[in-house]
Amino acid sequence: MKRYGREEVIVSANSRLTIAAHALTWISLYQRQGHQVATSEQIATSANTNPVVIRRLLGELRKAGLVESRRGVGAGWSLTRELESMTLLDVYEAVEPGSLFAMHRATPDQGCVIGYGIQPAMQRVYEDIEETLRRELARVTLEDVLRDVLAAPR
Amino acid sequence: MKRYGREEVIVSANSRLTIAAHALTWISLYQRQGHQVATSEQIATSANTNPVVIRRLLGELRKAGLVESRRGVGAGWSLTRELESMTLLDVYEAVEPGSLFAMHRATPDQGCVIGYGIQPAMQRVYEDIEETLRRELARVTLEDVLRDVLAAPR
DNA sequence: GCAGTCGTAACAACAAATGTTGCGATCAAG
DNA sequence: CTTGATCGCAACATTTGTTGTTACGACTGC
Repeated sequence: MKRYGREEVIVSANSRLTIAAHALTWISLYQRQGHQVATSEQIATSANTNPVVIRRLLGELRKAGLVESRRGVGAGWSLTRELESMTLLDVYEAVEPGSLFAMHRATPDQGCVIGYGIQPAMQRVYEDIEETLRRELARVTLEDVLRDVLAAPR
Repeated sequence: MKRYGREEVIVSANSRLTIAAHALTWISLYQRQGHQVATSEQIATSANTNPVVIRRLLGELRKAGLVESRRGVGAGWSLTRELESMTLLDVYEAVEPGSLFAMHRATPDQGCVIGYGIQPAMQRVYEDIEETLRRELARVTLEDVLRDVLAAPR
């Protein structure tokens, strides 16, 4: 008799896009309440993570021109433009480095018909899919996200 | 003066879908050449990986009903149906466990408006995107992939 | 100067994907 | 009914990426 089973719970995948959207909407809401800048400390408390994680992410968003930071006393982060003009695609491209799918780790056998042709074939499929993904992400603005967040039932 | 830089090359993302497509097209081509079954050893050689990796993947495809295996001498793998009737979505669902994006690792501050509403808001966005991804994957059959593979210029 | 906050390096903790070894189970062939 | 080929699967190693944490210098308003 064999003994299998072994339930597994998946916990991975990355939450960068989620956390980045969290940070941006948080900053925006805070600014709408009359504040100038938000600190990584405050955002980290809301997102239940470490301030350095937030600074790292916001640093990438700054490279993409979505936020800016001030240093010194009264330092912190602010948006460079309205949430309406930021899409999830902007955020995604700022914080997600690679592509969704990968090719073989080691080059497949180039002497084999399949090994030779599989990568270009899959590459084309993957490019199409990522293009579609980008189009979908571009359809959602951060303002949409904030509206949705505020609409959550209490 | 600060010293930064630190180029990084991304090498991750998973290749399961790629390897699974490789295996399926390989088996099909081999069967079209008159063979009954393909061994994990042969497929692993073509994909330049370890036979156990192939057996693991094919095991998941078998659960999904796409392939079957025989044991004993003259054992190996064969397709249960034509490549035309298998889509990349079938393969994707068989070998990719989780979802594309993740929520926060730790529950965000439920006392904060953003912390409270962000997860349902993002959840909805992510579900839409994955639905679109599935639609795209469903449009490509393994027969399409094989045709593309064979069309690669030598 | 001082205090508060960013910028960034360095490292620890954790998890997932992949690779590898080992061995029992299975079964066709002889 | 033994033999050899191959799968099934557990166990563990390796590599890589993500997230969390500590530390400390840089910056700047007061």
